Amino acid sequence: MTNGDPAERILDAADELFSARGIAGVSVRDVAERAGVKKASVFYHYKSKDELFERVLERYYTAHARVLESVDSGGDVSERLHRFIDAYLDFIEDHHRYVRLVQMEITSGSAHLPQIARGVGLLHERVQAILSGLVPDSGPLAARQFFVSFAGIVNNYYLYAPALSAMWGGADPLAAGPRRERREHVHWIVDALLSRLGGK
Amino acid sequence: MTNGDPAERILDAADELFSARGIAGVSVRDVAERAGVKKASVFYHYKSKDELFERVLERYYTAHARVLESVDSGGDVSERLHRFIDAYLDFIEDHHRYVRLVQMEITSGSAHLPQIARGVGLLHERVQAILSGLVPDSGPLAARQFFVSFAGIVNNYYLYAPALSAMWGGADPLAAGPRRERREHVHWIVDALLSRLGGK
DNA sequence: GTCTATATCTCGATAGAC
DNA sequence: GTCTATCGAGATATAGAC
Repeated sequence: MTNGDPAERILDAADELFSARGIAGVSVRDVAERAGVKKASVFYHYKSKDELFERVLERYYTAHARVLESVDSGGDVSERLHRFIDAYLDFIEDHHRYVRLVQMEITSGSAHLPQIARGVGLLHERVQAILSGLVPDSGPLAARQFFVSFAGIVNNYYLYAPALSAMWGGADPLAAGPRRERREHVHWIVDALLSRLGGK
Repeated sequence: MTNGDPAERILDAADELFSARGIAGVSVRDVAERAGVKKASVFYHYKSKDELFERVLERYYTAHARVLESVDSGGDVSERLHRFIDAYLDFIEDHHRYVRLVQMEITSGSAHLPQIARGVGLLHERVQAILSGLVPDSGPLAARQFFVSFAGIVNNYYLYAPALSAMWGGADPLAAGPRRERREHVHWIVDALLSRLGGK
């Protein structure tokens, strides 16, 4: 971690550490060490630990929004939903740490919750738009219920990975093979749900 | 928080604070204040912050195991699965904080992961036992995949609650009405999956 | 068992030399 | 822009009176 623009290196280091141990579990000194600079340099580039964290979040938010925009929105409900979920899976496979970061901040009652809720809200709107013709506006089959379920099914695999690895005899759930298997499982579930909803 | 055995009060205070802000986000002073004792008394009853946390986890683990044992295991796959999920939902409605605590520690790469994996393992074994006759031993439809999915569907609602509240116009997702609705949704999904698996 | 007082450390953040 | 040095606050943990 000694190549490239120092400000960028610090951001990368903060990203890795925050998403591994949470904001409260990481000191600015830790970040500096990993970035290969001294602590005071971190404060030169980012005026506080808090701002540093916000910049980490912001970078993810931008990447996330860009991916969502690029998803083709043609076809029937099933095609759109599968494509949307594939795009999201692609995104988190490229950005493992994003899911952990967001989950950790939501779970720990972060002060940055409004900023985080923007990202969650983007996904929710998409799911709502895709399912709008197929499900009621309220009640147990409303789009928002399915949104939470899809998010749980997809995210939980990545969040539980450290615990699953121990349970599955040490195999890495994040290796290419298991990840592909998980993706198939998710699509199978989506088909099962759409089928019962009468969408296809 | 000034009634009962002091050691118990300290444990309760630690439970509430750790599960709300994470272990690193809480100081022993915070715990002492909430328990209505002085900081040194916390160290008298528990020799370190770390031991205090382990005792909090242990108490949940015991309660969790007791609930799992009490679930009736008769009937067909569908009955058993619905009953199992209801029992788990009952448990986390009574122990909201447990889910947050476990998730936070898994996500943040806790040093206590082995202890936590025990609780996850208990659930996994149950799901595996219930589904064993209905799904293959490996691949995208293996029981372990469904275990992760069920866990995600159920847990995620409680974990995302703070962010959902903001998105749903301020309504509390943990109030009795929304919780009942969520439970219906979960059972609907279980039926959809069993139906496609050919279980009923 | 609970307290006050304190030792020791590490934190976030700043000052100022280079 | 990056460093050394340091500040003041707050952290974990302990000593010892009561």
